[in-house]
Amino acid sequence: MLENNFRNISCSTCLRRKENLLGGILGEDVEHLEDHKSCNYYKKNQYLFVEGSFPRGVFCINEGKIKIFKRGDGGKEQIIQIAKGGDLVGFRAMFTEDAYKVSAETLEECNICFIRKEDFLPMLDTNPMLRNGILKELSRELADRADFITNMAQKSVRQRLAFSLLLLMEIYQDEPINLSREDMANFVGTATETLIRLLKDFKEEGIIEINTRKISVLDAKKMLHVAGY
Amino acid sequence: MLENNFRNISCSTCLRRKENLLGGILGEDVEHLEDHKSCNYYKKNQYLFVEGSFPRGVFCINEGKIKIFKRGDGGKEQIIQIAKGGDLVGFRAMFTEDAYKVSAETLEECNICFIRKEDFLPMLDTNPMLRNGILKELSRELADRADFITNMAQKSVRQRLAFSLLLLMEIYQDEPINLSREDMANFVGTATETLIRLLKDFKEEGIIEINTRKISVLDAKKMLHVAGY
DNA sequence: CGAGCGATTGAAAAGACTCAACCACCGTGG
DNA sequence: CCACGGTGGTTGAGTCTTTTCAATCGCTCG
Repeated sequence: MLENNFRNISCSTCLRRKENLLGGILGEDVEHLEDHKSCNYYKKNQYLFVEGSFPRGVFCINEGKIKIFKRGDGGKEQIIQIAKGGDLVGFRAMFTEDAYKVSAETLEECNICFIRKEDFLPMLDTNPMLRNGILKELSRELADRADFITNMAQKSVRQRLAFSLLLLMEIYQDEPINLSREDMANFVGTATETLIRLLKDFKEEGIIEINTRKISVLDAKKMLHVAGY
Repeated sequence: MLENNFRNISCSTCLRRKENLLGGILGEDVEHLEDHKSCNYYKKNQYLFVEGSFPRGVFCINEGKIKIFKRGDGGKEQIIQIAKGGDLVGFRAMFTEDAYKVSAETLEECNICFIRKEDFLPMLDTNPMLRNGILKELSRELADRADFITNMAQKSVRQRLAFSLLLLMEIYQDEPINLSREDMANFVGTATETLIRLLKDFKEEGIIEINTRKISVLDAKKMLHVAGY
């Protein structure tokens, strides 16, 4: 349980920070960050923010995974992105001065730090590295979403599932992928039943291994081929 | 013909500029822009840039429309965005220091200015308004693409077409929408034949009017309803 | 141990795509 | 001026993927 291991994280020594967008922050800015951020423990299935509400700051995930999604007609979720430890979440809406257009919910236990808008935005003016990092990150995500759209429009569900599993493999690193069938279906953009049938196919083809809800990719090369690359 | 009206556009008096992201540029920066940009006339179906090549600067559309698209398997285009006069195009890839992930091609005659990377990027450091404008624009587009993805995943082709026509209506302002059936299909993410059949339905339902290839939306309210809003 | 939710399976229906043929408009060249 | 060729638009029919609905299973947590 993360809860037992919970402690206030120090920005100055935080390895997550050093590897992410905030890595460019130095000197007194780090101290300022350290003094003004807050750390929180989240249980599974807790919201960080909800579509329609207004952003008050940015979330820095220390440990755990969260889903970023949007609700379509009838409330069905479309998962746009899955964020993991080290990722910065929710900073886009801060720039538009607009309400969130997506929601964020924990997929498991998480430790997440929060930096208020008033503490974050001023750093942009004084810190070119942070600024450029964010421009780069936004641009990269924009390109990712162009891919996402193209896949959605042109690939079969089978191909999209293969592609999604490869993405999830990256996100879950060495660990087996651990998502509900429904979340996985909402990520791929299909019906839960269809997803289950296709997973079964992959299993029978020896591309993946399934343990209850946990999935491991056995043959990434074959998977890539199925995805159409 | 635009070609006959072609002239070198002056940044200092350019109304397009004043209304877009570059509107925040003032004083000597404008002069610098003026001295270093170039203006070009483009015929229909000319590329501005191609997926895989490296960006050398940013395009500022003065007049005309262009499509931003990506090729999927088999070369089929997925149109991600349609840009019009006043829009800035191709600046994302500049920040990632990476190759273009999409291509851009004129849909009609265009007058387009070009600003080299070396002239554009330094302005970011000296001009907070420009910088914030770009952050805002990137964030806004990111939100748009989340919508796009959700629509693609959850809506029927009929609903998506309705939604697309509303978007196109905005882009074409008062003028009738003037796109080839194929481009329109590649925007909606469907087969050309399916698109044609659905357009016919809309026509019979009195929602649109078709003149050869030009389409006018007659009943935007009904269209919105069909789109699922 | 029982309730309940998530996972799974089957069968039927619907939506969309593919393929093939045909049409219509337009510019070209004889 | 008209026949020709070509491209883009349209229609029809058949097929296939994917969804939907309904029912069942099975694990997990009080």
